[in-house]
Parts: sequence; structure tokens; C-alpha cells
Amino acid sequence: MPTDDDIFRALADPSRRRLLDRLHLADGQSLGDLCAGLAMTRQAVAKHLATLEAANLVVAVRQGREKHHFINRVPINEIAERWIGKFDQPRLSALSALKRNLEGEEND
Amino acid sequence: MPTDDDIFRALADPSRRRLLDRLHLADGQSLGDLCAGLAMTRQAVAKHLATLEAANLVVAVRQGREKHHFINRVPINEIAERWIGKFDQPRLSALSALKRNLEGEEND
DNA sequence: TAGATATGCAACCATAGGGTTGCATATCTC
DNA sequence: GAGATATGCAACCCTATGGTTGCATATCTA
Repeated sequence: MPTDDDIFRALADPSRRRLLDRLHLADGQSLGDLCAGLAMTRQAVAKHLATLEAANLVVAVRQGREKHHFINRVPINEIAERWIGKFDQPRLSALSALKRNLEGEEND
Repeated sequence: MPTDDDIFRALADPSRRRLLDRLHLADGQSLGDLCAGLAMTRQAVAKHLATLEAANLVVAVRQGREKHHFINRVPINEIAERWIGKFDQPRLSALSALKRNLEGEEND
């Protein structure tokens, strides 16, 4: 079971985000497909995909000699709900109270 | 203007996420406040806060000899909308089409 | 002003991690 | 079976970066 850390770290790298973008455009691409046009070795891409798999952001299915990769939206949604939603809810009461407090002190 | 990369990278570190959690519990804390109970030097915490500031996830206000830190929800919401929302929309048509395609080949 | 408190800055260290090269393995096709 | 294609594995390199120590600076208070 991947941790939050696995997911955040996997998302931290721009190359991996680009790979997810590519899979978003066309899901189920093979390693070779995903390498096309990237200034990177196949092995580098494979490593990135392994990281994404470890974070469960990508699910891979071996098909003969090819390996096809699919986006898994579940972890991203979990992160969005469990983590980003937390900061999203407008707890403006406490926030603005503190800010007002500070601003008051500043202007006095 | 912080880039997506700044934000994702800032969020990638568990210590920094814990700092954001702390600020979420009590916004406007000083460096010293945020250091309390952490197995880390004050300088390390200061570095993390600098990274969060660079990503505009935290806004700091100097107040006498203290520096108070506030969460900024804007970047997180932008990320959530621009990036996570993208994967959230159920583009199941293309996905399941490709999956069906693969499964079909597999079972044949 | 002197000392205490709160933070800033810089050099340094060690590890993690992105990337490469080289070779091994598995699958398809002729 | 032989060669071509697609991927896996391992060692290695180099930089980014999380963390430290040491000292400087600024602010508050007695």
C-alpha cells in the first residue's frame, strides 16, 4: 500500500508528471511509446514508470513483450480529498482572526 | 511567480507537509513555535519554510524579532484545479476502450 | 547599554535520486 | 532456430538537497 509520501514524491518530478500527462492523452501506452520524443534514455523512463507504479499512480499490464501503462486516478483523488481538501475548507475564522490580530499590532 | 514544479517539489517533503499541517492547526506561528518538538535544527526548519515561501504556499510576516508564517491556500487550490481535476474528470470512454481492447487481445 | 532572545547566513557533509552505459532476458517473426 | 524487437537488471556518475555546525545580525528588556 503506497503511502502519501510515495505519491507526493512520485508527483514531485516533472518528467513523471509529463508521463502522466501523456498517459492522460492516450492511456495504455507501452514503454517504447512513452519514450518517443523524450530527451531521456528508455531506462530512465522505465525508472520513472516504476516509481509511478510504486505510488500506484500507474498500473502496468504485460502483454507479450510489451508492457502497457494505465493511469490510476484513485491515489490522486485520495490525496486531493484527504490533503488538499483539508486546506480548501475556508477556516477563515481562525485565519483572519490571527491576521487581524497581527495587522492590529502592526498599525498601532 | 512560483511554477508548478516549485509547488510540487515543496509538497514532496514530509517535513514540509508536517509544517503545513502545523500551520493548519494554528496559523501565524513563528519559527520558534514551529520548531517546538521537532527532531530538527531551527536552521533546517527555516530552510523548509523558505522553500514553502518560494512556492508561495506560506506567506511570512516579520513582526519585531519574530517572523510569523501563514498558509496560502491559493497555490494548492490552483494545483488541485489545474492538475488533479484534470485526472478527476471521468474520461472513461478512452480508458475503457483501450482496456477492452487489451483484454480482448488477452483473452483471444 | 548589556544580555537575552529570535532569526539570518554560509560553509560543509552525506545521502537520495535522476540519468547513463552495458549486458541479460523474453517475445515475436521469418 | 536466428535475428530483431521490447523490456529488465545492475553498476556507476553526478548533482540536488535535507541536515548540520558556527557565527552574524537584529530586536527586545532589564
